[in-house]
Amino acid sequence: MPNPPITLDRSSPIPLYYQVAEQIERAIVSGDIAPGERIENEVTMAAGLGLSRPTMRQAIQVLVDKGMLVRRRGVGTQVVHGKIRRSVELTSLFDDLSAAGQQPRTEVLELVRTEADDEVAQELQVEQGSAVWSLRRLRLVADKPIALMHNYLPAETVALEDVDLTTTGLYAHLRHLGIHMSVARQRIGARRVEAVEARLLDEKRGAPLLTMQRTSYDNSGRAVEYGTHAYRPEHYAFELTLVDR
Amino acid sequence: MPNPPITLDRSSPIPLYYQVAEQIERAIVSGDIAPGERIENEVTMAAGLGLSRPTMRQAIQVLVDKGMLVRRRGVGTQVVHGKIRRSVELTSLFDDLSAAGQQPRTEVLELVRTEADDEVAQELQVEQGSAVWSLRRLRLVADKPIALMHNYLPAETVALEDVDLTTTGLYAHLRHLGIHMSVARQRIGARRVEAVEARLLDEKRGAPLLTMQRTSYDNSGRAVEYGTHAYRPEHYAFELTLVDR
DNA sequence: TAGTGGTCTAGACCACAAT
DNA sequence: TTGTGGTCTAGACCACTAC
Repeated sequence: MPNPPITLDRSSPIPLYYQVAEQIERAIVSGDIAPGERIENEVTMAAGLGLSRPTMRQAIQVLVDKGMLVRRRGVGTQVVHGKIRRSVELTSLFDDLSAAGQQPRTEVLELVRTEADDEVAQELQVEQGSAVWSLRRLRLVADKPIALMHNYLPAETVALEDVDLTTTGLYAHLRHLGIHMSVARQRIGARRVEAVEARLLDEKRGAPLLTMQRTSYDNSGRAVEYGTHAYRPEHYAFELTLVDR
Repeated sequence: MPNPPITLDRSSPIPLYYQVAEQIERAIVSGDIAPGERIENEVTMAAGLGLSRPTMRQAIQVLVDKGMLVRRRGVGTQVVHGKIRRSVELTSLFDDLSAAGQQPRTEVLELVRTEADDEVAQELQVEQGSAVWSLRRLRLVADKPIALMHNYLPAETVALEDVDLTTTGLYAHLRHLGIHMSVARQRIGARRVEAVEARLLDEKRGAPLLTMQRTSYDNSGRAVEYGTHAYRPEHYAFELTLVDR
């Protein structure tokens, strides 16, 4: 019955359940709790920490949602085997790479105000022909191109005039504008590279590309970004964790 | 303040929060609650249904996790815009396609007991050289091949001798054996088709393929399946919904 | 039978947004 | 100031698993 020493700071603005979840996660990642091992039961842990059981459950739920713990009624809560991989999250590629310790570089190929065509209007839930930004960027890591990104944003909602998008990620800029992304719907596929892309991405004719289309919604449910992106599969893949609900 | 009529059956074994979530979801999908519209606040809804607030919150949380609702403190809970797509879930391709109304067909190309090599042993957390099933299948829809699937399963844990995998999905069989999948970790990429694959999948030389590697874990945290799959991108793509946590 | 997680109640106080 | 969701308490009863 392993029980990592957990400390609580009740004066902190960080929720108690989150403090607990973080410390259990650290114990799992560091190996203090081995894969397959059972952790203490909810009631005992709650009592030991001076927490109510619902709060303790909420802490554990965080890690269940991350795919690190599994619960079985009548049995207990165990650590899932296998290495924990960083999963796809609601961030931009720039943030993704930065977090992975890489140093991404960005070339802005195009940034223009244009009119929404049928597809874009549909995805962004705006009138066809209304003003949208069209943003094309090339993402490089260690001077190797890895992705070609094309984003559309409603010009009404988002100001992109005075931003240096070579140093700032798009999502970081949106956060700066007070726009908080809550939901994204993605479609991941593959296709052959086109001639123009091949030149930009330093790929050969007919090479396979990994593609991703995404529409993102802010915390009021409005669509704020639609993008179609292409990745070099030798240099990028999507990792995800699915959890049974 | 739209409020779909919700009925509760307290004698049902289905949890109350789930009954509520289902009925709100139906109201959203059917359009009774429009995208962007706010639903009633938690406290009022709970009172109206004779539920406690935590139970009402749990119901709403289900739909937030599905990316259908967004909550904002001080504001309320709103319906997310855009069409709701069926997302990648913890099921097999067979189940996926069946649910989508298709009628998948399966050809078993190979089913043999063999020894785990380095990679497979690593993924399944078994000793190198221990007995594993190697299962190769071709999935077809409307007589068109759409995916080539190669799975490995620990022979100790899983009985595959007397199954007709042409009519039963792998995951369906595992459920039948009392194995409940809880977590899966996936990696999605792309590459060129190989010669043998091209013949089986009816693709041209050098065509792009969408690839997926997956390790699945049951509710005790053990790895029970490792698979490397290849999909024809013209006929299949992965859809997913991400939610900010 | 004992121990575990799953569900549910009936409140409380707080932080944040809109007015 | 008012209304909203976010967090937290201190219990209760039940369903399932393992022994």
